[in-house]
Amino acid sequence: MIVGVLLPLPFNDVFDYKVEDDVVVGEFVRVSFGRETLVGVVWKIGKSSKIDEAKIKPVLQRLDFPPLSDELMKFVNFVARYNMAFLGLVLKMVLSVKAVFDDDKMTTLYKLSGKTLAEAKLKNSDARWRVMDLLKHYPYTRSEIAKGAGVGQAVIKTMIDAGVLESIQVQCQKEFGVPQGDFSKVNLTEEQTCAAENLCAKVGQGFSVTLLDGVTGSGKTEVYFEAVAKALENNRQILIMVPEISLTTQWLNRFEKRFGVKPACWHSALGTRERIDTWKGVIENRAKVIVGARSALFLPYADLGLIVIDESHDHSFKQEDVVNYQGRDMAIVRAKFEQFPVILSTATPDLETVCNVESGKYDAVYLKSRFAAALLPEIKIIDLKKDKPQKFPNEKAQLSVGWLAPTLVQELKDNLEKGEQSLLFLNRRGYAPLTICRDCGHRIQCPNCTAWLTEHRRAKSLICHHCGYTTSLPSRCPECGSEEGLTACGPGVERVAEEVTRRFPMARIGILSSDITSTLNEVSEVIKKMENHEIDILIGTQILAKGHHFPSLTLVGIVDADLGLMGSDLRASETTFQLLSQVAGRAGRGTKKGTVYLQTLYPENAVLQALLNNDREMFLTLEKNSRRLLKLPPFGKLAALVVSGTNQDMVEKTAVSLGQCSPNTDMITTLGPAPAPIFMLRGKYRYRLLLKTARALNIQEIIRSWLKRVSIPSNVRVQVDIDPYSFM
DNA sequence: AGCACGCCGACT
DNA sequence: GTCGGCGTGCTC
Repeated sequence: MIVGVLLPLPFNDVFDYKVEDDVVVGEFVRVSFGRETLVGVVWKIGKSSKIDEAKIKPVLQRLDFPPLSDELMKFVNFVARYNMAFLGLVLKMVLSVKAVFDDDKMTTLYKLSGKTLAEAKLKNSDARWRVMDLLKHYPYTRSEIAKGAGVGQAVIKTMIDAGVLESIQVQCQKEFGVPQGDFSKVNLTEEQTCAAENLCAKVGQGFSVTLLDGVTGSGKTEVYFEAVAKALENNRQILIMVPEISLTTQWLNRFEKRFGVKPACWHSALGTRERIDTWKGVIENRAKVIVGARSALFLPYADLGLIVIDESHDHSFKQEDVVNYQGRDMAIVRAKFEQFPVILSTATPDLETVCNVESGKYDAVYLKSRFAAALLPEIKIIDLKKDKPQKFPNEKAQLSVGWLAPTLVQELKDNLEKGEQSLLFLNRRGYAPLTICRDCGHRIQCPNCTAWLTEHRRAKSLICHHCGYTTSLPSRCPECGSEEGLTACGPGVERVAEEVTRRFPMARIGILSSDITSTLNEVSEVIKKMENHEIDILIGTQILAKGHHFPSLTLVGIVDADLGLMGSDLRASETTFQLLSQVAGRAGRGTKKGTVYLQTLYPENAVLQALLNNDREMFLTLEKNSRRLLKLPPFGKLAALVVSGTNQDMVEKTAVSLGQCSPNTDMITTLGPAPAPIFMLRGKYRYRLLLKTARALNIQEIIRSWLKRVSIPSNVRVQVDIDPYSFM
């Protein structure tokens, strides 16, 4: 018979293949396509195209995995249609790691061959001895040896090549520890118990969405862990979705303490081996709890029974590249298809979620008090126009600039003397966001993007934060050759750290930034130091807004509270409010009260006023009113079209003709085309159009018919972003 | 997405 | 005379 196979490629249609009669929809098959072989999924039975039957190739192999469920296939279809992405590319997210299908389930382990180092004509070294010692009783894989003996791959390779180690092939399948719901009972407060019972009541009762809304430090994690325990009791799989950067060791330790074992993890930094193991564990129902970034949503769970979305307001759940989707929303869709509950956990819910609670679509449980004796921090505003940062006297002009107001400097000093920890927050990586030549006015720009290069002084380089372009810091101006002129403009975390060092030479200082220059290990190293109170003042970017618990942190200074408010982004105020309240929530989580200082040039700003008064409701009301007025989400629908390509002329012409035949009625408004805020990105010119419709309309259908009216040249790409978050 | 085919400019 | 740029078209 003939079946339609969906391949993990940018197509919306299946390709026909011949196969024996007993094949079922959802089965994984290997087929040849062009000159390569690929793994796809049988999507429909019967012939789908009108091509000559003689041209139809046979299925090469049927793979021995449980077929995709009907619900998951429906979900894939939905995600593609809703986000206007290629069906095949959504499937690709499910298949996720090609190597799974080539994996022969055999693993190479190494053991001692009996040959000594001397016999192999290798010198003795500590590293080699540690390897020998490790392998004395039991064989391990290469990476286990590297980790266990603390040596590099090179050491192991030398020993293998010299014949000191020999390989053995073993059949191997990763064992996933089974988390125990009753491993350790934590003592919950009355409020927490009540919330936990509420959540547990949803588990196993079909589809529902519940907001777990609790202030920072109220113990939301412990509460949703109870729902996880309940789902484990029912022997279902559980997905805990977290923003990429908050998958911390701290979180994992808490999980392990509660459930006895580590959960399976899924994130971008995973290696191929780990991906293969986890993917198989998920589809074969051996991995019970998966904690992962948004991409974990597309794994082929055998029996998913609960999704928890931690920090559900976080914008990193919105993916913006090949397939654009809002992970939080798609998680809810998946739960609906598969009939299980979703828990949204956050201290600062986004407006969409709040409105869904108000309309009764979602349920909500609240945690109003902080854990134990912890008090909410006191928030104070520093008006930078009145309380100006002081310059350092007798220094080179460039070095003399300061970024911290005298009040904040004094508070830091006092806090330091009290022996308590402080945190300075600035959401800007590197040393300075712009380098300008004071002699000729030249600004150093990225060759691929319409953006300035950021100086990273520690890495001695200039880096583009949009495309990653890196170049060494020039000693003289590339334009006029001046040796003195180049000046760093504006602060980044490195520069604030420099100022702190100069003001408090005795203080122990740490920098934390989600940088290309710092590895995951370095980050957890700094966090550990902070926890152990080996750091007095920690300076960092938004990486430290989430999930960390520093008991003796009592002072938080937000260096530039205005930074996030400047963007043209419709969610700018919401993001800023969330970010700043998260950071503020780091203060005073122990027994001592915390204080938060916001440095701003606009102390009257409504967002900052709401923060100052600890008044989330006030902020939400303001935000709701302004969005309702402008008919923005959730009161209307929004979609962005990004027209891009290397040929500026063609891109512009396409954008203009899209603008000319754009739909416009009383229910539909289109804006643009306008050059994107970053006009050139990664060497491509970009124009944007924005489409705003009434809530009741099907925005996807409107776009589909719009795009049909315009012919798009092949070297120009039109990308659709439903409900865009970023306006760059 | 990949990959080949094919048609024009700059080199040993 | 060839190497290689990327525009176009195809993959069951």
